[in-house]
Amino acid sequence: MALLDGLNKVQQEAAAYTEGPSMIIAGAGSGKTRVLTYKIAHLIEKGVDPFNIMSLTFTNKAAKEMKARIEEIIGTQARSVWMGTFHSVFSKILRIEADKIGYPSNFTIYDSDDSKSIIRKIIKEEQLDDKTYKPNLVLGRISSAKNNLISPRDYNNNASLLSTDKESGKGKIGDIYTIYQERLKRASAMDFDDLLFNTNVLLRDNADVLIKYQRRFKYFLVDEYQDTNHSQYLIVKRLAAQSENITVVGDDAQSIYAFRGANIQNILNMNKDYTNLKTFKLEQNYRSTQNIVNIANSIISNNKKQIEKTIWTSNDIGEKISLNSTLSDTEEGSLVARNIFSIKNTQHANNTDFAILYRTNSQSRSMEDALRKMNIAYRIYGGLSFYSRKEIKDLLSYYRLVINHNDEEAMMRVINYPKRGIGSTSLDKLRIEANRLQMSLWDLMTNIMQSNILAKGTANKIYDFVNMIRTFALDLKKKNAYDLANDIAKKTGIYSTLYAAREDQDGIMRFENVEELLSSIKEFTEEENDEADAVEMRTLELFMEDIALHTDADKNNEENQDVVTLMTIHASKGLEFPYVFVVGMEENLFPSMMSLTSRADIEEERRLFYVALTRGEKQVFLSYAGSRYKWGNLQYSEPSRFLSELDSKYVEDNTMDQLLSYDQSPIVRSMQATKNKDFKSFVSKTKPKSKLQSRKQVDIQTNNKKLKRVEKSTVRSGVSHDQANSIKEGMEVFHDRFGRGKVETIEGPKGDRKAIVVFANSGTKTLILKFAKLRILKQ
DNA sequence: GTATTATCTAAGTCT
DNA sequence: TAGATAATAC
Repeated sequence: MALLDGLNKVQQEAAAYTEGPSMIIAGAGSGKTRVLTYKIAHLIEKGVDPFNIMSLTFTNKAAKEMKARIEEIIGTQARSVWMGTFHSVFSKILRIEADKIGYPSNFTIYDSDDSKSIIRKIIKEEQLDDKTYKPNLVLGRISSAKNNLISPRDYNNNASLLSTDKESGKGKIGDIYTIYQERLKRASAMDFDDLLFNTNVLLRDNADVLIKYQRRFKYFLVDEYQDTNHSQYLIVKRLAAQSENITVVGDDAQSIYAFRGANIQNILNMNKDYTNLKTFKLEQNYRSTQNIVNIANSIISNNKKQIEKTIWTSNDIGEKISLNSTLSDTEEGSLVARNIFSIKNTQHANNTDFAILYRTNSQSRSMEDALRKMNIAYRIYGGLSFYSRKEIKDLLSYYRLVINHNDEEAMMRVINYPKRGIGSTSLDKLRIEANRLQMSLWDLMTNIMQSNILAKGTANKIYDFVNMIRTFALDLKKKNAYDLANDIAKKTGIYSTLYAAREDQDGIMRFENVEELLSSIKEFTEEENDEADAVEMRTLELFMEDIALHTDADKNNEENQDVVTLMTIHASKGLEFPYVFVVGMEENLFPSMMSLTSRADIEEERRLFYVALTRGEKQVFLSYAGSRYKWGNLQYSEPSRFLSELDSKYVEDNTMDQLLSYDQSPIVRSMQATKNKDFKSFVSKTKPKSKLQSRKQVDIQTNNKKLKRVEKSTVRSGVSHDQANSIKEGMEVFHDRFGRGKVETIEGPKGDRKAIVVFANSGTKTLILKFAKLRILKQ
């Protein structure tokens, strides 16, 4: 048992329980990865062949890290364990067994952009209104059908689905689904959901294949089980039916992927599926301070449905949760950056000790700007990823087309890029003909010279293109990934086109991106093969398989750079940081506007907030902004309802001081004077839980309301826009309270411009010009 | 068939 | 605001 010595009692029991089904309910920070790691190591030490173990994780990075840790414990045999995400592990199996489900093994994996583009085309072809049939919405319907293993035929036979669609005026979704699936098939492509759907089909319809993998895999471990969907659930259930050696690990409180079909019932129903299920609860949190654990508990207790458990910690009490407010998103950014800067100095912390977490990717912008101004290095995970840039997609599309000629999305992207004189008129003709003959564009094009759809000249150009792609394909098995990739970049003319277009900053960047892609392929080519892959040359096909399911979260911080982490809360799941900033704590943003209509959605948002809080080890900072830019428009916002759920015992509320520091107008000051009056009238309308809590809460809310009132009235009676707009950088100005100062910079759109003013005696202040009655002293 | 200009719409989270 | 698409001119 020496191996498991480093674990606490429950952890040990969970790790040592190897035979039969078990479920580990693991609270945030309770060491579940540790338990999983040691359980696998323990299995192998016990004599189980690593070849017989399948471990499914949420990200490929998690799998990689776990593998490395097991290797540290028991050596290189760990490499033979099959580890990865559902999507990556089963796409591997699908390639091996492709012929059983009527696919070629070189099928392409379509990402959501590809899927969306097909849906758009279908909507257009079917002459449906794209305002009624929004691609995202249609795709969401199709995706959830697939995750529940409903085929197009099932869909069109399902009265309840059809009537739901009809009632919402979208009766054609079933038809779109049918056509969509035909197009994917014709392109030899699968979308993300197909990888799971088709695995189910494979295992359901081919008893021999099912038995083969049941014999191969004797032990199954599934991490983040609360985030599996029905399709994933069934795959595991089928494969584990023979051995029943299945371990699932999860935390219902951290279920945040219902929107993509995750079904919390999977975890709640485990004991129905496996009557001899053994359940372990990891309740001790090793990650966070008492304050953080307590506040997280207080938040999650607002949710109705939960598995009973008590998360506790023996760590220090720690700092209180810091609650902050600013007038705008820009200022929120600089507040965060300033805080990071000062903690770095006072606590001798590194950049890597900090994470800034937000609800939506678009919020990264203001944080980025602020960090850059303060010269703090950062790295954004997610968002517009490298692989979704145009120039990268173009080149990758060539690779895709060379590997799978039927890949129509790739084909349409590159057939006339660089320009070959094959325009949209010809392509439309080809597409219509291909649809009529139910054949792929490629098949039609290979016969182009025999048909008379196109003029001779155009046909010739297409013939040349087809030949070029064929020539590249001859090298797929002969050349390594880099050599072929490089060949394609050069011979197609992409490389030279981008080289020639380095006129501006954007052009230079595009060229550099392509170079970066090529060098990453080079790196890939030189890496060692994973044990689970056959020992063979690192080909372009392997590279493309690798990146199809590779997400930003999988990217390692290879150079071990000292950077602040910026990511969505979703992406932060499973991670931890000493200092965590959760920004944009505003109604309609977090919780998201889309979630407000249903209780279940709000509860998911709340779990998301729980996840955010529990990422913190030492201290958590929450902030909200009174206004924020959305699509280039300024929008005003209210503090998030979640803030009113915080138990004030654990909160240090800075919002009052912060709001008052912006009092540039007499009206705000008069507001201060009448504070108590307003406060009382507000309190009488609320039924506080506890005095302390309500007090803080009321402060936040009344402040915000007053602020809005003030803004409205000042806009009307205060400085006119003309006058506010006449203030320019470099001017000397006078402020009633701050005195004399010089305008450093001016930013923001007309009507909402802000000035950073350096005052002689009051320091540097950011002022909203339409409120701040600045007098111009010197032009 | 291609270049230029006007107009639209998007960002909710992810494999 | 910015990128994508449609409309228009060449």
